[in-house]
Amino acid sequence: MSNPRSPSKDFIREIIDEDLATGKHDGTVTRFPPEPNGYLHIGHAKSICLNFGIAREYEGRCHLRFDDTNPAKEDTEYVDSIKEDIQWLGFDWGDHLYFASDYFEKLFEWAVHLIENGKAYVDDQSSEEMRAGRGDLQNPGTESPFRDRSLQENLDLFNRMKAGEFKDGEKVLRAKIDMAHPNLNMRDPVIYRIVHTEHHRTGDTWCIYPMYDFTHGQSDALEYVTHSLCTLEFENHRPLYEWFLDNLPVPSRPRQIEFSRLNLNYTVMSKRKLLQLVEEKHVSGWDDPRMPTISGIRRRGYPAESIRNFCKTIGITKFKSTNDISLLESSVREVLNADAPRFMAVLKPLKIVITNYPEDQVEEFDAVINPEKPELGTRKVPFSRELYIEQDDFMEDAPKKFFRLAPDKEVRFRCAYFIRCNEVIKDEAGNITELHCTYDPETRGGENPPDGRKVKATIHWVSAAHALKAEVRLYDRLFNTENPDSVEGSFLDHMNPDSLEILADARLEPNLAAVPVGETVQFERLGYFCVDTDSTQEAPVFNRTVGLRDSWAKTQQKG
RNA sequence: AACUCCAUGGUGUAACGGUAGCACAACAGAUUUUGGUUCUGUUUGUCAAGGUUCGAAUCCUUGUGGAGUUGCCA
Repeated sequence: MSNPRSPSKDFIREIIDEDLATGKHDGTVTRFPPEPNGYLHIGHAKSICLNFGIAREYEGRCHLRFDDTNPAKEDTEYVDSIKEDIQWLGFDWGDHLYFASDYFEKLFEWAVHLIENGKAYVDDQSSEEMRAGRGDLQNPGTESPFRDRSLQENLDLFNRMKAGEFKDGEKVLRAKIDMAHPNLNMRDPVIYRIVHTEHHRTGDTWCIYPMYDFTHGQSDALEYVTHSLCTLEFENHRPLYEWFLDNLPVPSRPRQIEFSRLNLNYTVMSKRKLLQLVEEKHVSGWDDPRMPTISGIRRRGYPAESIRNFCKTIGITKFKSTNDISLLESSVREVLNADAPRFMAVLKPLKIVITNYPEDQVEEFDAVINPEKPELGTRKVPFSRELYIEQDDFMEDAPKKFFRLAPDKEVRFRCAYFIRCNEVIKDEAGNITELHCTYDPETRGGENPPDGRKVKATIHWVSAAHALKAEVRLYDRLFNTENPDSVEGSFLDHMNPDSLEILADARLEPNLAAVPVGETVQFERLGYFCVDTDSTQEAPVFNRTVGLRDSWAKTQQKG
């Protein structure tokens, strides 16, 4: 019972629906075409979710094709990381792994085809001369003095280019289109250049390499891609994409459709800037948990599902928008709230002594693993005379709205007892060193006492003797300006100096020892945290994935 | 003042000539053994001006604003 026009399909899916309805295509083939010259970031995730998502929905297929036409920049290291990232996101190209370099032979033939049809020529001009001859946005270009070489001479020269007789930059092959075309891409674009550099797959077989424009559409056609989805900046290339399909004996007719790339506030997304952050050591690497790379996001503890949901939420349009990072974080919290097991952890410990609790006694309390999933049951948490609580959960001079522990005030220790603070112990300098408290045995398990007494807060705690010591890394946005891309001066001047805070003395509930690397859990009342790759059994390291929504912090800020 | 594209609350995104809806954010309240979650409510919008039409966010015209493009990068 499918609605002929189910609500809120994006414009690309509407085009596909129509192509299927009119019989233009009887199946749908998309492709994700990264250049293996860097790590994937969340912007790529949008494209991956679109292309692989469409293939899944339409029961078609999505090819993974590496656009490896520039040997100077590319490396197999990146091929591997890109594959890993796509799989982590939950997508699969099946048998359809391709490389543009697989088509070098065919593309060469097609270049010869153009020459033979008088539609391409070898140009001896330098790149400076070519630039001068191209004209500009207001003025038409001028034709190259080599534009009207004979067919034979062009063929001969092109073959000698291939044979390695010329140095880099000495000659190029150009399509012969129109030097006065209003679209600069159509002013006799270069389609082959000489590059004497080893290619990561073809080695030194070639010393001439096709340009992106001469590769992409033809590769799509060779793979019978029906819809070639790319970002807006290729809009001006579409006429050229189509010109090659029109002028070459290609086996199919793909259609290029452009959509808007993903932008997030408070972050940079360009490969160049990301690379700079890594190379100048502003971050620890491509997988630094503050990076918008897929590997960074993964290490940070964002679930793949939340990235997929986020991409669904932001939609596909041609409007150049900037999304709120809070929307991403909300997707992350939504998934984690449902899935993450709860534990207690104290980030900044303050010692508590329960003076009326027997010295050697230890009790184990049952604590719910996840209130969203009661079927998961409970875990045991040890309680004893000496405990740690969060420094932020105690105030000596508490304002009225502060519900947590304060002198002569009572709170619930989660799943344990009502605890009253009786005495604040300080050192000579006046710093609070510990709190002396008493517990109410009638509130075992955290139950309300028979006298009907209520408390306004429940706080988390960890038994001092049983606690695991750990390092916890708190992350914040890398930039403190909304749009670090369009800022006067360098984007680096707007980095957030507090984007990483390391807490070396956190104390964890002992159950946390069993959490494997990469898994994200909730530290109750604090946020979601995952075990970092740096973590060892002896020295656990947790990353804060994202904090919980904190309405107390807001109240505090308002004063 | 070239060519191409874009314009809906604070941020995104729907509405395909017929009630401007949803999410995030913000604010208020209820629930709560997480100041979490959940629930309820509130605030805020069709870039402008004309035209077509019974009726326009939607179609037409003009204007305004923004983006991309002058690589032998992709």
